Amino acid sequence: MKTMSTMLKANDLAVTAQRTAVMEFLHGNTDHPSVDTIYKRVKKRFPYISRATVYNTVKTLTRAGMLQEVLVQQDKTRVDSNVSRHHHFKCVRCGRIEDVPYDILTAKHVSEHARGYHVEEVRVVMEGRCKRCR
Amino acid sequence: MKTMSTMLKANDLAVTAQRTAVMEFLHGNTDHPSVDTIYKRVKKRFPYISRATVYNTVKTLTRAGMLQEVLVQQDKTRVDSNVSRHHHFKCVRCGRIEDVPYDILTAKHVSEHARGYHVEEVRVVMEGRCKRCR
DNA sequence: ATATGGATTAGAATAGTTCTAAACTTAGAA
DNA sequence: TTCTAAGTTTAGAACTATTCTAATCCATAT
Ligand SMILES: [Mn+2]
Ligand SMILES: [Mn+2]
Ligand SMILES: [Zn+2]
Ligand SMILES: [Zn+2]
Repeated sequence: MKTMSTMLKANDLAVTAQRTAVMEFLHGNTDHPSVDTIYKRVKKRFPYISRATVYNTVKTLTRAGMLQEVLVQQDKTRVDSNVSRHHHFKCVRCGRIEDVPYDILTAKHVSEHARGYHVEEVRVVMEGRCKRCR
Repeated sequence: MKTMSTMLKANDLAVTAQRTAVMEFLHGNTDHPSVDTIYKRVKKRFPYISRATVYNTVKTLTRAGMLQEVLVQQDKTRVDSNVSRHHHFKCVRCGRIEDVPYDILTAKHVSEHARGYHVEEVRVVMEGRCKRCR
């Protein structure tokens, strides 16, 4: 298992306390938190961190392939530490966003059914009630 | 074929010059224009219209089922005069948004492949190059 | 014609995000 | 070790999309 600093170095990125703190908060987090949520949580342990740093860090780590940004209907950007290809389920009641396996709708399925389009990416957002909200 | 004023009246909405102008611009338009695009275009013929009116009109007509609002990754709200169920294709080059038939991914398909989720809505955005951009 | 409730308007306010430029690390060279 | 240069952080300003406000206007019913 790679450490935070190993991953940063592999991408020619300086290892800073702020980046490490953001990554540690995100590590294993499946909640798809917003930038503001990350900012507030990291600020507890790191009171002088700036919101701009969280935005910068998310952008930098996304470009490096260490994070993903997820956007769903009428919501702010959510940060996803799961960088594998997958879709999302949004609970219409509590707003929770969950991962859904990619093979529910693959590019292959689309190619078979959508002749005429040259599809490079497919993004699916499903909506309904999550387990907790039913 | 219903006229603009017939549709407005059927929803207990006053027939105003602004609403008529917005609807006429949107009628048959398959471009998914933004509110600002609608505003600028309608303003040419109706110089005193306010941006707030376009926002109000879009919201009102959406609630009445006469329009749909579409949001795709990192983009502003687009207005869709096609209120049938369908998905979207976004050209990564020119930004153009096209309609894609709903049956590429129906709720049925999802239900079969996504056991455990109670899906009420499915939204698919595909990305690639449109005909013009290839 | 008149009244009244809804519609329109300009601009202020808000939310999310990006930009700016000065101050401060980090990492590598000397 | 120092030193340096490039990259990073920071607070706040700026920006963009959208909603709110409250005064004015006007569409419709009487
Ligand atoms: Mn995810
Ligand atoms: Mn459409
Ligand atoms: Zn829920
Ligand atoms: Zn195109």
